[in-house]
Amino acid sequence: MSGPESGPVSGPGDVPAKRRVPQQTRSRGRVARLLEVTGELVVDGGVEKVNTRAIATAAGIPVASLYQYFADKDEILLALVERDLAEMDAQVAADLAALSLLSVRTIVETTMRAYVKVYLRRPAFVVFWLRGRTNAEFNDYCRGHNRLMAGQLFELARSAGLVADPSTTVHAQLAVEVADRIFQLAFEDSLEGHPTIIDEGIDVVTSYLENHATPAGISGVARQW
Amino acid sequence: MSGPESGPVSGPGDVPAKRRVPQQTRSRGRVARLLEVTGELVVDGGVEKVNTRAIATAAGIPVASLYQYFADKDEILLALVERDLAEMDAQVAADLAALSLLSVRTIVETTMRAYVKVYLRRPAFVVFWLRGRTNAEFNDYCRGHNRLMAGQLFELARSAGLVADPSTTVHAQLAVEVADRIFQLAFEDSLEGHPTIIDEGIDVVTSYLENHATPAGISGVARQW
Amino acid sequence: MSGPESGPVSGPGDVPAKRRVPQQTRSRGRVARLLEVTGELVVDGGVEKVNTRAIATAAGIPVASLYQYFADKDEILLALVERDLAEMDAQVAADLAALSLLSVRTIVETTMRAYVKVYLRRPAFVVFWLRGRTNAEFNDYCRGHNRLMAGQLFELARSAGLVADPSTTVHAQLAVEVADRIFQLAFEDSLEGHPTIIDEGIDVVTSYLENHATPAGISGVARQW
Amino acid sequence: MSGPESGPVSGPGDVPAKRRVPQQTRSRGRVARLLEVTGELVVDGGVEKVNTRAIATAAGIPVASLYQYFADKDEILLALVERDLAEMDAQVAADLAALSLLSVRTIVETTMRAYVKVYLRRPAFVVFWLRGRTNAEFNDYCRGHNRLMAGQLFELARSAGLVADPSTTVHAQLAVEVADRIFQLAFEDSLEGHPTIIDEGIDVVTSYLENHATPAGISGVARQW
DNA sequence: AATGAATGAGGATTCATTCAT
DNA sequence: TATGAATGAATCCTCATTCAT
Repeated sequence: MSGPESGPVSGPGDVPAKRRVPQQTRSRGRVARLLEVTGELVVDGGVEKVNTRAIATAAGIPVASLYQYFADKDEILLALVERDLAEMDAQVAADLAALSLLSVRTIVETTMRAYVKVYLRRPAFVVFWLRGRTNAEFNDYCRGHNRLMAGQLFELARSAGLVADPSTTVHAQLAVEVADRIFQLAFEDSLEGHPTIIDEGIDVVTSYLENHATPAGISGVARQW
Repeated sequence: MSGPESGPVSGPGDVPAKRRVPQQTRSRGRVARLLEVTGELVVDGGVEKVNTRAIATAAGIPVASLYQYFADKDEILLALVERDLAEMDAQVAADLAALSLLSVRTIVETTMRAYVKVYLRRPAFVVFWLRGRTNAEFNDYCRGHNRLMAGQLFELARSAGLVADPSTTVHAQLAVEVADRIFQLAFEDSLEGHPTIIDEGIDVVTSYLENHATPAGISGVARQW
Repeated sequence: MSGPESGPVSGPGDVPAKRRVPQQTRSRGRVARLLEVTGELVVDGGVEKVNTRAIATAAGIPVASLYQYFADKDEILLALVERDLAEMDAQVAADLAALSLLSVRTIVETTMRAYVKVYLRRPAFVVFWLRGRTNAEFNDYCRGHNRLMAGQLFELARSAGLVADPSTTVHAQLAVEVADRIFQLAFEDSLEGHPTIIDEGIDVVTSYLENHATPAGISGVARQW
Repeated sequence: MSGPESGPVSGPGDVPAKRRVPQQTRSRGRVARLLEVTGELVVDGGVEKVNTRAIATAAGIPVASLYQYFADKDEILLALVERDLAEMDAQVAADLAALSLLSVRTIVETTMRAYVKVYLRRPAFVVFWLRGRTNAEFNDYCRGHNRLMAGQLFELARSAGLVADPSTTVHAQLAVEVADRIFQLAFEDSLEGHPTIIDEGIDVVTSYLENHATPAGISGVARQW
């Protein structure tokens, strides 16, 4: 262990720093395929069922080759979520951009329905995002994204004059988290989402946020293009 | 097989039902200690860190001895939750019983503050209940309890004349789940709970439920003793 | 380990001599019941399923109490076999005693049919004796009994003048073992025994032994009472 | 899930079929060595003594590496038996092929002596095949092979005109099982086989089968090449 | 004599990751 | 770049037996 032959062995007690795989190195096709099959595995058996062998087998590549594209297993799952979150963001942005009347209700409803669209399109995301938040690191990542989304929506509403004065992003964040939870509830039994719960959920969030809205926030203002 | 003395021998070849460990057999002290250390492990490293060796080591007993008291690992975790849930139920019941003015707001606030009390007293429960719902079976158990609680609260409110006519337990269930989620949010960073989030959460739930309340539900009625 | 407090600890490396439980000490009722339920377990799940917990549970007594009556698990199984073997011996003796015409064929057939009677009466014995000869010690015990039986039958035939001169007990032993195997075959699928195989088996054994018989052994001699 | 590239991914959630280890993947040397040491363990301590740790230790590899080559423990034992059974079949086929005079006796004797050759060459097979048929699945496998062998031998004899008319494979099967049992007897004490018992055994089987033979079956017919 | 409680010693299997090629 | 092979470290659980009472 301490002889001259021990070479560049990292000393014991080191923090096992994650070996980074350079992003541009990744063969895009294989990475996409890996995310695809990982998503299927998640849908079929829950996050717990996902293991390296299952992924590799389903993708038709050797297990060892996973490590060409990802530093470790967690990174695969993370990449999957990142992919779907990006799609989510795009959907929300697009739907909000198409909105002509801005109000608390329209923003809430449009955003939540955009989420539902993506949930329906990406069942793996439902399982992963709504049901399987087991990993602490991953949970943090999700929360961080929620916070970001809350900030953006708050800014949109504020700049449109919908937000009553003493309100802060805290209210927005709370609203986002509540919405998140409602989705968990609506999708926990089936991957198709329980429409009633979603409708009620929109009500819950809206009625809460309207407590902190200006009159314009309730009646709405025409979008400035 | 051939005599009357063969009695109620459960037939072998049955479905491999969980071997039951008789409750009265359990040495109370050790079981309590096991739940205690399991709780600490959960607090320290999340539900995933809990394994039989860790529990046994922390409790200072051999792994094999765990199986004196519990049929398997899951049963340990379940017992821990059951213990804390019972405490939770008791707290809620006691605090509601002490309520002289029944209204949507007082019921919501009293219940949610009762929850907070127990969360503060039982940090493992926070981690387990609010963060670590990874196991499907366990998740179901939690949901079932939420449903029960929703039903009881709804019945309390309904019999006091607080609930507007077309309302159903669905609204109550939604409210409970939203409250649950708000607690997740309030406790995700620290085990002491973020007071602002809790206060806001009470508002969220109350303002939602008041949409479905009678005038008496809003103004309140004196408790009938 | 080596201090004065180590007391009469048996030194390491000792052969673990079996602690003997005095025979007359055994409470007959409980022992009988234990053998009964052990037999049932064997029938239901094969020899491999039999373990101390299963036996104790089925008998409705604590596991530790088994050791009041038996030195160890093997002794229980052995006692079960001893019980059934005794019954077997009695049946064979009785049926042979009732035989008026002694010949190779009548002796073989009578004996084998006596075995079949007991196999049908004692399904546990079938499972244990014919199927589950896994334990070496137990296997030896069985072989020993077969040898004994062979010797007795040979003596019966010899003293009746049925046996040609150079024949020895070796032929008898071989015959017994072949018969034993035929029973294994006949009972391997069902506990009721395949009649055709049994009939054929009697033929196999008879035709073999008649090769070593006197003319009287083939035609038969009247029994001397 | 949604693209044509998802291919023949075996659906998760299936019956937990045995994970198959690809045959061509196996490093021949190590697999052979594993079977070798497993054989030695079987000879030394019986089938029951064989466990994964013992095998791995004896082979000088980690226990986990066993699972590179075999799906589970049973597969190791099965592979061992398959190897030896193949050798057995080859020996029987070769010796029968060299036979110029076909008769009940020559076929029986040639076959049984071929078995003896392999038993002497493969002591583990003796222990496993003749003594340790404890596992039900494995027992079935052995019986299946016996049945096959019986069928082949019967067909050989029938096509050579040795078999009297109403005879069926049942007689052949019985003969094979009896022979099997005689080998158990002959090898139970030593791994070298008791010659007298083997000789007698050939007599037993032959004399039984000659009861069902044509005259040609007894006198023999020249082999048609 | 009886037994509740305790446990040492195993037992099979899984899995993420590494590494030589 | 790609990967077949290898494995250390875990994981949950079972069971015969002992022993203090």
